[in-house]
Amino acid sequence: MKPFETSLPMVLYHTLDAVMPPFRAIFARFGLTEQQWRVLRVLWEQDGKPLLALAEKTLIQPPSLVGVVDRLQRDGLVERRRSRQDRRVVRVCLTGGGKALKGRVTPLVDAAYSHLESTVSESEWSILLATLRKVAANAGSANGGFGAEAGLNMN
Amino acid sequence: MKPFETSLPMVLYHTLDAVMPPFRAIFARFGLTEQQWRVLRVLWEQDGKPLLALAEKTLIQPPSLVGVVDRLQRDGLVERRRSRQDRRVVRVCLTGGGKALKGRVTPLVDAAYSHLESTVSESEWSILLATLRKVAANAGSANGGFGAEAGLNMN
DNA sequence: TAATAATAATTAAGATATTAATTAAATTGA
DNA sequence: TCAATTTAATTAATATCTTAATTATTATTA
Repeated sequence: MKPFETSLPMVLYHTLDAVMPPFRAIFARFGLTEQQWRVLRVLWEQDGKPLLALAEKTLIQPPSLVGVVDRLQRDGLVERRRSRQDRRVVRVCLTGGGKALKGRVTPLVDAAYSHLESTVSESEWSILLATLRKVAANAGSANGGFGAEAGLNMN
Repeated sequence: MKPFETSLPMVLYHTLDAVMPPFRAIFARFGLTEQQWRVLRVLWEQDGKPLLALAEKTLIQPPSLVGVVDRLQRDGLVERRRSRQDRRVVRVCLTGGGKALKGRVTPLVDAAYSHLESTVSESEWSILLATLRKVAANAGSANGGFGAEAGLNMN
């Protein structure tokens, strides 16, 4: 039985638990959840994204994203628009209110992020991100042969 | 507006999304969720832990842990025992069935973890874990001054 | 000792995660 | 053309997360 608290998944969870609360406190000031902010954050860069594309960018799975968009719509920050080229596609578009939040939230989030970056040196930071991406890439592609063994679909 | 997909939180989420599915596939073979496994994993090392201590070790907040333990109890894998020294304390204890799972689940999880470790070199791996802990420690203690500003309780 | 404060566990309420199934629209191929 | 396959979005069911409030017990202190 391998170590537990020092395992990569637990350390990743622990890091997120330490890192996210300040950001969530900012989001909460504007009545936003973390996931709602992620959606807005992506739409502020490219408005009108199809829901599936939004799911990829935000790392929120489509079934969850449906609810997140529902509540953003309920709060008047986005609206759904059916694509006319492909009527299966729903594009998520910012409202005026949704656009207006950008300028108020972004400075606070950027400041919090700058502080987060300052927790380690620049080189440690860039190596950290690079190594994480390497782990994700190698774990995702191969899956250790456990994917097929466990009946995962890899189409 | 700082980069988004390459931000540390998003990279952490992305890494977990890439890393966890093979493990969850193993847990699912035994009718376990990831959180249920975490609880068992801790109890296999030290049985009868108080709920709060269990919450710390598993990184599952107490309100969530109550439900996780409820379902483990429903499935006959653990039971609750009130401490007699301090009747506020509930100790979570493995049943025979809960103990029996250890030998069947652990080898599969250890094998999957070994593969995960193989995604990067040993030195990259240890630097990765050390840097993550450093980020968590520094972000957790200072909170960038955003804690107080945002009304977080730091008692 | 009685009132107060602190602690462990739980409940409450809303939001999100996870996996499988479903619906509607578009695409493909015989 | 039309049945069979894909694809985008959604629904369904269960589990978990997040924050705040409650309950039951202990510990403190005036």
